[in-house]
Amino acid sequence: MSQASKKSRPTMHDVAAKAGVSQMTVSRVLRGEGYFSQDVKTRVADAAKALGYIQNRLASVQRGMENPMIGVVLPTLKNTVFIDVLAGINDTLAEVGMRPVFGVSEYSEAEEETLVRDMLSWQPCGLILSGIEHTDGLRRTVAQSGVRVAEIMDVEGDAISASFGISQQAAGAEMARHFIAQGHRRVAYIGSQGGSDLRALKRYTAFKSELEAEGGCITYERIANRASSMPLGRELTAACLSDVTDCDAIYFSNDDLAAGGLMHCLSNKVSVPHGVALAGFNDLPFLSALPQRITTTHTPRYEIGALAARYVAGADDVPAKRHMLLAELVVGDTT
Amino acid sequence: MSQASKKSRPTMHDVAAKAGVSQMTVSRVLRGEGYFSQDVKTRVADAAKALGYIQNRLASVQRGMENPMIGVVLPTLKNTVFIDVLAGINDTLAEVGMRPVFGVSEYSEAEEETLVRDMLSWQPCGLILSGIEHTDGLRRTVAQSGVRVAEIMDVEGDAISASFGISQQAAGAEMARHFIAQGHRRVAYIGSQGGSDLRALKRYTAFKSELEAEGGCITYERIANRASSMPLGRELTAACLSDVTDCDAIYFSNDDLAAGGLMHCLSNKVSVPHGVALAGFNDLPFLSALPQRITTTHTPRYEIGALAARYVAGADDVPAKRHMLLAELVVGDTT
DNA sequence: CGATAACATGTTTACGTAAACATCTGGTCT
DNA sequence: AGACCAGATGTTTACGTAAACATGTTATCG
Repeated sequence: MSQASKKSRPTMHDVAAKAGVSQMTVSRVLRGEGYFSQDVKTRVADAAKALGYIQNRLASVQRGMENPMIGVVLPTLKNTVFIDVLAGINDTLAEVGMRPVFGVSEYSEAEEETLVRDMLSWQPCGLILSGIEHTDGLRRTVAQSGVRVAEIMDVEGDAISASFGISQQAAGAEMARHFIAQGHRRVAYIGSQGGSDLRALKRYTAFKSELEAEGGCITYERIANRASSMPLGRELTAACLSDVTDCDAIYFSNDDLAAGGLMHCLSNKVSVPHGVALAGFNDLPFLSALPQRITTTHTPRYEIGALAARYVAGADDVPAKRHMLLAELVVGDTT
Repeated sequence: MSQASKKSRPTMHDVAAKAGVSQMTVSRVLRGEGYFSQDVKTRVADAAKALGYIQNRLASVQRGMENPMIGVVLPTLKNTVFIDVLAGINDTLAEVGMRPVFGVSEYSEAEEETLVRDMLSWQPCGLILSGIEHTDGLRRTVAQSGVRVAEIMDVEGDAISASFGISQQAAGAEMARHFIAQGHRRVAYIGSQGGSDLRALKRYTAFKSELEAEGGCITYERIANRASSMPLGRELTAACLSDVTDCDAIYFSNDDLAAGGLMHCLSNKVSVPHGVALAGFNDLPFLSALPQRITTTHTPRYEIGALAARYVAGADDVPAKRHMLLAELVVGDTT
């Protein structure tokens, strides 16, 4: 072990001693506060660099400064959507020198509450939560903590303070109208996550009621318990098409599943969309590389993350309110 | 604003007052240390719950406790590989009550150094860095800080203390031997990230020299500056196949690109692997949903993250050494 | 039966930083 | 010339927690 292993890291006092000034002077010089001679500034900077001084933020925050740290709770890392959201969050926070600490709830509200409590112990200045349904305990905890809270993805429901997302209901209903307009009446629905993905459920509910209102019907419904993936979509589509023979179209809860469905159709010479139309959700980038464009709804995932991050970071041009971003229908190839 | 917005969160003193004991008793009871009457335990627990007390870890860490926080620096979030690594890290840390704070370096060593310095200001008990090439400043900084450091993905080079990954060179060379065995001699290479992905470069270098040693040759080489993606792979493959007509096989720096290449071939009636063989890297799950299996190298990404996390979390059964995990060749469909 | 150990609690202090509150110059203004 | 203020620096203190060091009170043991 080197000599540094046991010795604690250099503090402002060490820097001060080396520079021949007081600790307070070091604190001020490093923060660029107050008036100092060029000589002192240089001595402090040199001493800090020579010792490899790194600020101890725990002490600063303890003393009352804001902690540039944001707790982020995502339901899963297995879905690209949340990765995009995370990228938006991270990029935006990085711009203002903040960092995310994060946790994965696996779509469990109880786990989310535990995670939030854990994160609050580091006194972060904000939290970003997924979805808008939370336990009462969590609501009480964050209310008391006084940190800024952003809820993302979903805006339909009772938000804590600011929510950033799209209207899941509008997206589902729009897809139903598109199906009807394309002449699809007999529709199958394929989902994943065993119904714990509340946003997919909201889309589906709105989709179904709009479809039925317009004269269509759901002829098949399958929500698998596994996590969403292309292979799962392929498998479920195979099962669906062998179970029901007269289905015009399949609405998948997301693009992974839909792309898997397309792969099944390609391999089994089922024409898309004439044999069966497929629609997903999210408009993931890899769709554009598939042999054929399928219908989907574009979701502004990165923007949702970025905007939520701006809010919790304290940007004053992002008010605490319901921010409903635009989710646009993307129509697939019809050849 | 509610009355809680200005008032600071309850402390151990508040809990102690409510329970009618001293702050120290609260500290001990909550940590389950020392002996206490059932009565006191109950009173403290009730008071803590009633006030919604949450521990202030900043104070604990400041006082000398270990901070259950790990700084994680990844080169990008645009590559699924790092998401899998992150999942392994997160799951493993969560098991022992630790959380990752993280940053993205965009493949820049300078940015990585900045990020590490920033993270160290929170006194984390460990760091997970990507790759094994780092600036001297970073090496000095982490050495002085005394935190545990794990380097992931890459094991070829001079590690700080513990490295977890696969042999990029062996993977590249193995693929070259596979190409030769399959009769492919004239090979194209398609990469991305403009050469800043040092691991891809190591694979390619080993691949090329092994290929040439066995009588093959590189007839085309294109490393695009953009981030890796299926659409990019499709585009580059189209360009490649229109530029060189006599190429037997294409080695892509990863599966996204290779899958994009496959999509190009499918859409343009180029038979795979007879017209041109395609090989990627990583064995991403979505490959199994494609119409055809392409050759790739399976990388234990999740395991790398999990093992590195175990190490930095302080597991004593993970020694500080070079951990070389197995990367297995996965042969694609030959039909 | 005095000593020792296990129980059950409290007091003081330190961690590293920054706000609040001093000083002490040397000009500037009236 | 006295007042006043910007420049340039230092001292004290508090943030919330837990280790170190008390101080009792009961059992327990030889």
